[in-house]
Amino acid sequence: MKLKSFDHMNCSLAQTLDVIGERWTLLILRDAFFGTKRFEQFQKNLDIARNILTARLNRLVDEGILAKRPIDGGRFEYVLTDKGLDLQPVLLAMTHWGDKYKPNAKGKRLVFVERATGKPIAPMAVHATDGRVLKPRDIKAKPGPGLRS
Amino acid sequence: MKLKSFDHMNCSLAQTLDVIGERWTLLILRDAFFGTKRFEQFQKNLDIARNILTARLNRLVDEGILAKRPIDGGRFEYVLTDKGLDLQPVLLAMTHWGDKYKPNAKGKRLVFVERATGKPIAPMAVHATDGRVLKPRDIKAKPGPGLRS
DNA sequence: GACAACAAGTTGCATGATGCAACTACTCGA
DNA sequence: TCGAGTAGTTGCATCATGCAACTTGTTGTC
Repeated sequence: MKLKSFDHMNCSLAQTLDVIGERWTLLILRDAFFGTKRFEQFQKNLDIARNILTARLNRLVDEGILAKRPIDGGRFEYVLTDKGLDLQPVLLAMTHWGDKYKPNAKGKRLVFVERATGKPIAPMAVHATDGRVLKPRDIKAKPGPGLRS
Repeated sequence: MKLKSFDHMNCSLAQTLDVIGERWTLLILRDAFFGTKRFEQFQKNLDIARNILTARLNRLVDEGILAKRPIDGGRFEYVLTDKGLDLQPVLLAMTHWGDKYKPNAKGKRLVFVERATGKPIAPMAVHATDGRVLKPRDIKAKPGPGLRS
């Protein structure tokens, strides 16, 4: 029986999951952020099944998250688009949660820093528009115009 | 054949995905943030298969993300723990990406506001420690002490 | 032109995940 | 005792995942 799609849900989270929720997708995107571009390199770094990698890359290209560019010799490279780059907060939020709750005994596995200053970035958090960090109990959800349909 | 686990990967993103990457998990957590607590309510709101809901709730309880509390009449409620609340940046980052790239023609489906002021929260973004918003090209990953193993 | 290596898939199949509908067991109120 | 509500459990069908082998195209060397 078919997987139940989330596509019908009028929910931005569900819409996002429909695109990036398949197994391996976020790990492929992680590697794309690290600079991986070639099919074979993704396959080796991740130790992923070739048919699954093909399917995921095609889906990401179809969704405009990666661009598939031909290079010499009938080869291709897969490069993040702006739409793909905008997933960075998602990846970093998950990474920071994993750092805190699934830590390595020796410390952080990766430190993300600002190129210009070398200083670590701030932990991913929810902010007020004036920059203050907000806690979950400080936040509430209100229906927007897009909720009525 | 067995799914390939991500648990062996020395990567915080992979560790997080191993916990919350299964189908429906983030949607269950979304509803928990909205105040859903009871099995039957999750089941109806999400239209999820009962066996899958059971399995996901049990996993979330095992991971300490939800707490299962008995209430009167042999019933239970499932409540977010601090560990679960700390997933809010993940959910909001995905929601904001969905708002931008999978928009509803009528506008945002939900608006998240600060309780005290009623003002919308800032879009989820990566920040420097001084509060400046950083772009992906401003950020780089460096190996941390936990990467050697 | 033949061959080998590399790259990027594709194919057929086995196994586990998902989802359905029906079912079970417990609690409570009438 | 019965019915409704709650929280699962069960058996099964279908699809997702993953494996290993395979195909096709390109390039460089001989």
